[in-house]
Amino acid sequence: MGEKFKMKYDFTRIEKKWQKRWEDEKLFAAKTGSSKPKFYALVEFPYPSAEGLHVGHPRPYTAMDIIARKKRMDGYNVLFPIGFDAFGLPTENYAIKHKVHPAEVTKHNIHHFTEQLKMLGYSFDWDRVVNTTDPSYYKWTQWIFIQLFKHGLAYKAKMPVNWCTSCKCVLANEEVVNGKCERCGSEVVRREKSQWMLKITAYAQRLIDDLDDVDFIERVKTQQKNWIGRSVGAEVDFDTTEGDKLRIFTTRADTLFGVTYMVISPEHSILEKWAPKIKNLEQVREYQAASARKSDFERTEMAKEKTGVMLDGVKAINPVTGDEIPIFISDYVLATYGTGAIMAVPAHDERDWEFAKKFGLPIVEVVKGGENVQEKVYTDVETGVLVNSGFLDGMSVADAKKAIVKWLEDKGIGEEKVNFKLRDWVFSRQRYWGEPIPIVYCEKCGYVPIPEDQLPLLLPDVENYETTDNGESPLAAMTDWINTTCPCCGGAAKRETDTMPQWAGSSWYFLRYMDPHNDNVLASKEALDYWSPVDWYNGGMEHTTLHLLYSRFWHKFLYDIGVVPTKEPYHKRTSHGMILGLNPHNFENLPEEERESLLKEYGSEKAVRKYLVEKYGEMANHPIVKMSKSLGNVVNPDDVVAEFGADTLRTYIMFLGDFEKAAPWQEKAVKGCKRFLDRIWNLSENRIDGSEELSKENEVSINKTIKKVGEDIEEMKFNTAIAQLMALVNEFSAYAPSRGDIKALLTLLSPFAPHISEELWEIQGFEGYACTQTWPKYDESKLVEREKEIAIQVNGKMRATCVIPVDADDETVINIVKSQEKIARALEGMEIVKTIIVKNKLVNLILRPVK
RNA sequence: GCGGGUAUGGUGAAAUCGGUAGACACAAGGGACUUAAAAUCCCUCGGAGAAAUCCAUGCCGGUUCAAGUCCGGCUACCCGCACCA
Repeated sequence: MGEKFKMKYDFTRIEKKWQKRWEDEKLFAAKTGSSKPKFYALVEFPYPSAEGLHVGHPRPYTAMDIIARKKRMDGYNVLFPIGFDAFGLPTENYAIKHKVHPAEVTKHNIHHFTEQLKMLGYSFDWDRVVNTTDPSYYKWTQWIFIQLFKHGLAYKAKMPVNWCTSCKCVLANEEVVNGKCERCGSEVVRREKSQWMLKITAYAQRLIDDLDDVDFIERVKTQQKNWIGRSVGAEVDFDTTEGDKLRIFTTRADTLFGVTYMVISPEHSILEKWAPKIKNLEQVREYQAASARKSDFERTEMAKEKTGVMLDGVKAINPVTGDEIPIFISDYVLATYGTGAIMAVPAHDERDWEFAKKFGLPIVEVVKGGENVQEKVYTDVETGVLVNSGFLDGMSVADAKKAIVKWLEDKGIGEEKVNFKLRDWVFSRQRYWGEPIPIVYCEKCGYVPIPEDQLPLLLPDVENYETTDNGESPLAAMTDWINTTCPCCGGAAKRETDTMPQWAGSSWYFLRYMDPHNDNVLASKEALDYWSPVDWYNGGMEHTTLHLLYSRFWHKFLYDIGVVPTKEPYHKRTSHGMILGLNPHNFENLPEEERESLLKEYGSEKAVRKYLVEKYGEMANHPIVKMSKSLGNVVNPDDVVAEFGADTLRTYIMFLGDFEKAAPWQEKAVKGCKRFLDRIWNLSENRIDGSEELSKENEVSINKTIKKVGEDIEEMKFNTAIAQLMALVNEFSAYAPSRGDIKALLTLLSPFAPHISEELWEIQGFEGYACTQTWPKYDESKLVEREKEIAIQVNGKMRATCVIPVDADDETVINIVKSQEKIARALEGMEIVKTIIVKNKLVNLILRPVK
């Protein structure tokens, strides 16, 4: 005993040891119904890809792990679960390529992910893991779909949809990015298809309104609001020479007197009705066909130049002026927004103005305030005054809007109307690896949900997972599975062969965590009441208008039918920045040798940069880029853990920058965090005896650290929390820490670097675990030193510093200041006009020469 | 075009209320230990200057005793949406 010897900081052994202990002891199991206050911390569950964990994953996971661990230390009963969002295309594509069942691939990938997550020491409750592809899970996904169907929120409709030419599958609007498929980047075209739709639009208003009640970071709220895109306007009926009414939506009903033509979208249904009357039908048909052929991408590309065809044979009548006005079809009017038809006011709408200029249509000014409307469109709604508008003349735009709506309503030809950009959610996918939609089609009864006691509707085995070229799911080839009987009339019926999109399972998974093994309900009322809502949910910005919006919608529906107790699923939502990599093709990042040799070859840095751009493209100009396989700059967490340990990886990934911002992974900088942990190891690898009180020398620093680290965790300022811990450890080299000092340090360190903290905790012989300690309270009176260095300014410029007793009175401070040599010199021949004293911080003397 | 954000050393970044700009790290340079290397420890480290001092938080103005921080006007870059009537 008492013999001291050096033990290496063997992180590999230590980390395995403590991971096993935590799991064996079920230290992080959440207890439903505990009398402690509850705290539900959530991270977005991963898609278990074949590649395994990416360094992007540990950033949000470590952050929430730190928060979960801190909350436990604050006395909360914490639920911090994990699971796998395992349906989806990559697995299916892998299965096709390697001829294995997607379920096998999934099982394998989940196993790999689980090992990797455990290797990082996260305090997940491993008894609550969910897997969206597990029939006992997707049973409830299907159950929710049936409830949506029963409430009229799931319906089948033939409509133009986004069709990915490579995935051979429809996409939701949210999955189309710049006219390309969000997943594979291939071209997206329009196709008419009969699809299952979810009526998210029914919740548009509430999805906006209820954002007021939640604590989401502002950019998430604004992004969702913009996506839902509420606008208030009016719908107006225009009479036509054919007798049919043409209904339009406008936000500028005040400009009705300025309407000189109308435009309807090429897909507008009234065209079929009018076809016999249209003299230039051939031309119209041609235009319709041309715009159907265009992909979304082309359509936006073409936006520069307006196109269209005037209908020959049908005209509309302006309801206020009585003028006959022409009707055009043009693809600048979208079939899916408003009524698919507009009134055109070229004087006061940019698009209408461009169109009118191109087709030589009259431009009539009805709002005064801009320049000549023949030369320039005038769209200002703040300052304009109505003219040429009969009873509206002289009114402001705002007043005129109200007056015209009242007039329309009195006449019965229009009314106020709110419109949203949000569209209903296209919910079917022509793919194998998804939840089967639990619906059968019967000639007699129509679409009928399968009885709930027959759930889950299992995904059958098929021979071929590939989608057919005519756009049908692989399930369509399973005749024995497709043919079934109608649950309603018992007659012959056919099963739905499309499956649900990736977003289905993730729309409610956080509820299942509350009660993951329940066979009777998706989660018990007791569990839902106890754990709802999620207190803190962190995830990527890329899910703001996808998963986050979808799951809010489902949750609101479940609230309406009495399944869940809260209107909103998540109380707080935060978001992390991406981990980027260094671009190996950028000049600054070239290996020194290569840079030298290129410099020799090309003469100047400028020339080398030019060469790099020619060779690798424009991207070579960016030193920091997204990690990608093709650039070879992907960092694998396994390698980092093997070389430095999980605690170092965790510490570094939290230290590398502002959590909300994108940050580059810098291989070399990882070492700094390893050194920090090494230093702590060296300080306490041997038992320190003595009292468990803080030492006098270190108590101020430690109290400051308790305060700073605690507050920083709450605000997700992990980088400065770690910096503070580093500073504390640096101070320990001036005053060797006491037993109590080390105890405090290990407690504060444990959320960040839990394994080393436990090992040293054990070596020191403290009771229990570091991670089950109560988070220490700081002593307000011990936050300040007895003396303080303050700044001395003369005429607002920094001139010197001096040390004063803390809270010294003004006179004492001034005397000390004046006694400084430098200040005394500055005072010669000068008089003090004014003295500004900021307590314990600074003194500013305003001087002027003595006359 | 609309909406949101960012700009600070060679690099990643700090800086509650306006109050000593660059904490904490990385890299670099120097030194100690070592036969040597690694590791570790110590010192220097925004720029100019011998020093006094001056200049420095994207640019131009303003407010103030004092501005990275507040106000007005720009510029560049990033993200989201984009013919939404």
